[in-house]
Amino acid sequence: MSLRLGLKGRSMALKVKAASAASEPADADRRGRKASKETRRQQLVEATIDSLAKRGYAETTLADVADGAGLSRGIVNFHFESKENLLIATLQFMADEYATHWSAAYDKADPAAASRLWALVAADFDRKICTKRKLAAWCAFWGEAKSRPTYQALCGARDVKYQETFVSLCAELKAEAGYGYEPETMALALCAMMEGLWLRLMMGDGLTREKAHVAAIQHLVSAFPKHMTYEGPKK
Amino acid sequence: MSLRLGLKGRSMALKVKAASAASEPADADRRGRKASKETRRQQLVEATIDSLAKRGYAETTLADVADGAGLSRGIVNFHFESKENLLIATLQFMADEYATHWSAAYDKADPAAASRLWALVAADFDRKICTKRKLAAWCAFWGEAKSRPTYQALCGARDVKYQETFVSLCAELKAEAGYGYEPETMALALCAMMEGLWLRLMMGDGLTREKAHVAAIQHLVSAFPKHMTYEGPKK
DNA sequence: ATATTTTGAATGATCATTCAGCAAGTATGT
DNA sequence: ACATACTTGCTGAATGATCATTCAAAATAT
Repeated sequence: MSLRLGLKGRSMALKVKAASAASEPADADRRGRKASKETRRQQLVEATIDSLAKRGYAETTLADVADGAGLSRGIVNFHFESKENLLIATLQFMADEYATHWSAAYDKADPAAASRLWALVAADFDRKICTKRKLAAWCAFWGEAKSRPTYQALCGARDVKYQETFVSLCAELKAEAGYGYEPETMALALCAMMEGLWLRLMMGDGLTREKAHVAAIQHLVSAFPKHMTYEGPKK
Repeated sequence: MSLRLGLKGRSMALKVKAASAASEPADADRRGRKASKETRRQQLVEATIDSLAKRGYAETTLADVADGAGLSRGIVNFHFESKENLLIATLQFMADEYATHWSAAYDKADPAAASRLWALVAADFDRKICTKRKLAAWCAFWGEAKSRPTYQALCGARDVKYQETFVSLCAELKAEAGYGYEPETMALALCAMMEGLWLRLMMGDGLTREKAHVAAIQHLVSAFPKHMTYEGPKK
């Protein structure tokens, strides 16, 4: 089976490298033959996000990811066992990054509920998170999530804690000022609006991060008039 | 070229038919050999929506669509030239259906701006439009839209008129009652929220159409307190 | 020397597309 | 009526392209 004598493999070791990788001149390793397993995995995950953003989920191939990372064809199956694993690791990475980001914003904010709510909304439109590149990648996963329990679980896990936090904050504000809504409903509307704004940001049009953020703020102001102004939380 | 003399084709005309088609005893045509071209195209579009909903964009194959329609493998390329065309026709169909639906709701509503706005929001959560099946299909296209100008154009065309309508209505309400927002921003927030609610409906969880609709209504009430109540538009 | 990482050609699976032929319908002639 | 040719919708096996995956050999590190 599959007689396969070298005799050929020889030849071209031309190292036409230099190809793409229009980024990182490296932190330390990156380029060299050795690069800690974790570093290489991270590099491949980043290339995957690029590919998802540029070509979409359906058109993302391992060859494209490998090229994007400036590495060879077999590399993904060496570091991640399969394409599926690579995609899961990519989604996992984005979910972790997102969770870390909003938690930090929450912790750093003034502990008043109004301030925290304001901070969470601002975090969603932060340049670190809210990049066309990353929004496109999120959207690619959303598109497949319905038919893939694994994706759904990862996207869902992101939401559960996040939305619970919103519900608590809305409940606090309601207790403070006696607004006439259900906290769950209000939190749902808020979170849904931010996701919808992300979707539209991704779609292109003329929408900018700033305009989207203003729309979200306007919602805060109209929903919590006793706590919010266009310039920030009251008090 | 392709020298290709019969000599072989002969043989097996066994007609193992009877296979699938576990459905429609037919309205009139459907099953029979004849069925107006338009009917058959429609049937294939429906099967495509099913497949998108069940297996996602990336896993939707022509074989799956053909099986779903209870027809043979080559059928799609006969009626639509290519897979791409089938998908475009499917998106086109959904976009048309959506536009027709909300326009009708708009026209039928009481001409007061508040009533029309209420009607448009209600239309988005109507059982005719807001099905898990269709939401999943929309979402599948959204996921690919960033990298496909054609899809983007079709999704975008849907939005332009729709959002302009919202802007006008918001402007009217502002003129009537002197709310302190920009109509464009408010319309954006509203439309984005409804899309976000669709996204979440599709994702499953415990969210129901009714709960989503209530969340949207709550937004209307808090944004237009002088015009809206939880039960409907005032006046 | 041994172990680890990387390469890239070969393999095999999946799938869109093609197309020769079949069958149902229609038109025309007798 | 029946036979004939012609049109059109449909079928399903064959074709070829794309791509994930494998793995022997090569490069590099320890």
